[in-house]
Amino acid sequence: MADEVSLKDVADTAGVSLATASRALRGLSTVAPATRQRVELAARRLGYVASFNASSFASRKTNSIGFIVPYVDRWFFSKVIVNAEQELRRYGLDLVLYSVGLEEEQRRRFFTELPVRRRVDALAVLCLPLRESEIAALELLRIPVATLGTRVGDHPCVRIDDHAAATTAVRHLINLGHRDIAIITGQANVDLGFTSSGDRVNAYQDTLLAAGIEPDPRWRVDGDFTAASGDHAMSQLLSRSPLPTAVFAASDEMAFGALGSLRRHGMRVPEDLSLIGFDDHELAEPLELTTVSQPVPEQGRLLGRLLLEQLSGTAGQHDIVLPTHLAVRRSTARRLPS
Amino acid sequence: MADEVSLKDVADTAGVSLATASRALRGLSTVAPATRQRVELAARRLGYVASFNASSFASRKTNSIGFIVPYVDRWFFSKVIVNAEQELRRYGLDLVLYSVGLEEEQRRRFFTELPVRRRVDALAVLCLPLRESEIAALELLRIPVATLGTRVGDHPCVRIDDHAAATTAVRHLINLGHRDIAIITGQANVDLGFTSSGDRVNAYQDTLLAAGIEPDPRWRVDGDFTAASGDHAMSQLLSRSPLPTAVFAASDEMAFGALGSLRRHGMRVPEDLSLIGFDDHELAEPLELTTVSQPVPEQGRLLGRLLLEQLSGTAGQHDIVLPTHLAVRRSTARRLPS
DNA sequence: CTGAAAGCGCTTACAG
DNA sequence: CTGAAAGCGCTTACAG
Repeated sequence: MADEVSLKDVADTAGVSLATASRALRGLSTVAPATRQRVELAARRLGYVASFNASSFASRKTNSIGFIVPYVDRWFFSKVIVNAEQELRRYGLDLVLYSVGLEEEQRRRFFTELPVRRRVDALAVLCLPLRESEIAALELLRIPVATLGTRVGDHPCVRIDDHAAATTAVRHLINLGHRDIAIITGQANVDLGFTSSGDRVNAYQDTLLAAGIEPDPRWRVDGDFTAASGDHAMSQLLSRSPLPTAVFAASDEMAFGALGSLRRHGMRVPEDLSLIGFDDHELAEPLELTTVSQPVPEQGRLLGRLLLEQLSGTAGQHDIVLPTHLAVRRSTARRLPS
Repeated sequence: MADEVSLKDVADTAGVSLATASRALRGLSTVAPATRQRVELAARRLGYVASFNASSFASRKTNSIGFIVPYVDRWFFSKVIVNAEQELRRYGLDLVLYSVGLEEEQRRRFFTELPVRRRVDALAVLCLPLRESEIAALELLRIPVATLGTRVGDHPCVRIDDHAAATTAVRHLINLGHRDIAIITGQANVDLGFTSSGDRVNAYQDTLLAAGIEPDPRWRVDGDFTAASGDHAMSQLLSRSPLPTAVFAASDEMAFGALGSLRRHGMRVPEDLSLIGFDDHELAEPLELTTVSQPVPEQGRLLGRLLLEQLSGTAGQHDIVLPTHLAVRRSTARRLPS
C-alpha cells in the first residue's frame, strides 16, 4: 500500500501541521472549530484512514482487549463474546481471543509465556477460576482485568448467583411434588473447575436437604455441558432403578441431549419425567424446556463496559450480580400420585 | 509498562546489535547458530516478548486477518471462526471480526468507510454474496481475499455443493415413498441473500420435478435459519390442508424449532411426519434428526489455510468443494400406505 | 554472518 | 489554539 494517503497529505492539504491534523481528526478539544473543519474536509476528500498500527504504536496503546475463554463455539460463550465485542468496538477497541480451555498444556503455556503481554490493554477472563500462580502471572501484566462468572482476586466481575438460581430450579421441582430428583451436573470437566457448575450442584443438595430429602448419590451423573454428555447421562439414569421422577440438568444443552435419550427410551416429558434446564438457550422455548433464564447478552455488554470503565479510569461498581428467573414451560409437571 | 524489557536489552545482554538480535529471535537463517543461541538465552533470561505493535508497524504488516461475517453467535459461523482462528494463530496472525449482517446501514458503512483498511493483511468473507459495488470496494484494498460458501469474483473459496447436498436430502424423502414434501427455507433473509439458501430451494424444486412431482407453493414456508423461525414455519404448515408427509428444513436449527412445533401439535416424528435437516448440528444426533452432514470445522481450517497460502504467495487450489453426506437417523421413515 | 542507520506513520510533551 | 521536534520499538535495505 505504498499509495496510502498519510496524515501528512491531509495536513498539507488543509494547510496545517501534522500535530494539528492529528488532534483535529481525533476530536481533541484544543483545535479551533474552523481548523477542525478544514482538516476533516481534507481527510474526507483524500479518503484518509489512519494506520491502526502506527497510531497504536505511537500512543503506546494496543487498542485491543484480550479475552481468555474456555470455549468460543459454545452457546453461552459465543453470546457473551459477540455482545462484549460490540460494546468495545464503539470505542475503537478490538477483541482478541485466547482459547485456553481444552488442554492443560495450552493453559500452562498461556500463563507462562503470556502472549497477551504487550499485546492488549486489558484482559477479560471468562468463567475460568484461576489458580494462585495464574493470578500472580496476570498481575505481572499490570493491566486492567475484569471477569465473568467467577471472581478473580478483587477484579471487577459480572455474574449471576448460580446457587440461588439453581435453588429456584430445584425448588420448582419440589413444589410440583417431586422428591426423587436427579441431577446432571457439569462437573465432568473438573480440570476447568467452573465454579458455576459446583454452585449448581451444591444448591441442588442444599435445597433437597432443606426440604427433608436425602440426596441419593446414584441420582447424580456428571456431564460436561455438551448435549452428548447430557444424552449419555440421562441414559445412565434411566438404567437405574428406581427411576427419578424429575431431573435437573445444569445446562440447557445437556437437557437437550437428555431429551433425546428420553425419547429413545420411550419416556414422555413431562408425563413420565419432568426435566428442567439452566440458561434459557434459544432452543429452550421451541423445545418447551422449563429452565432458569439468565441474561447472557447483558452479561457480555456489562463485561465490555467494566473493561472500558477501567481503561478510562471511571471504574464503578465492582461485583455486578444479575438477576435470573424461572421460565416455566411444558417439560415440568406435577408429580403423579403413584 | 515503562519497565518492559526491550529488544535493545536483549541485544546488549547477548553482546550483539539490535539487527542481529531481531533476526535471531525471528528465526531468520542468516544468523550463526552460536549467535542465535546467545540471543535466545538472553531473551529467555530477561523474559523478553516483542511488542506486537512495534514489530507490526516496523514491518508494515498488521499480522491480522479480517473476517466479514453475517453472524458470529450462530452455530455454523462460530464453528468456522474458531477453526479458522486456530489455523491462523499458529502463524502469529490475529483474527479480527466484523459483523455486517444485521442491518443494511451497517453493511453500507462497512463497504464505504472500509474500517479494515490499513488494519488487516487479508480478508475472509463468510457466506455473503457481495454486490458489484462491494466487490469493487474490496479490490481497492489490494489485499488477499478468500471466501466461504459463496464465490466472490475469482477469489479462492471453500464451500460445499449446496444444490447437490439438498438434492440428497429430498431424494432421501422421495425414496422413502414421500411425494407430499414441504420445505422450510432460509429465504426470509432476502437482504443477506445467502446463496446456500437459494441453492437448497432450487434443489428441492428440481428434485421434485425430476421425480414427476409438481412443487406445491403452499408447502414452501420461508424461515431465517433460526429455531424460532423453524417453529413458526412448521406451525404454518400444520395449519394447512392437506398436510405434507415430509418436511425438508434448510438448516438443523430450523428443524429443531419445527420439532418443537410438531410436539406441541401432538404430531409424532417420524410416524406422522418425516423431518430432515441440513448441517449436522451437534444436537442433531441426540435429537435423532436425519440431516445432510457438512464438514464445518474443516471448512474453517481450510479457509484459514487459503488465506495463509495467499499471504505466503503459495496459493494452490482455488475453489475447494468439500463433500457432504446423508446422516440417516430416526426422524425420517417410509411413508405409510394411507 | 553482522552492524550502523534510516525509517515505518503516527502521537505527545514542550514551547509559544 | 498551533507547530517543530522527539520518539514510540522494532525491521530492513545497505554495506561490509
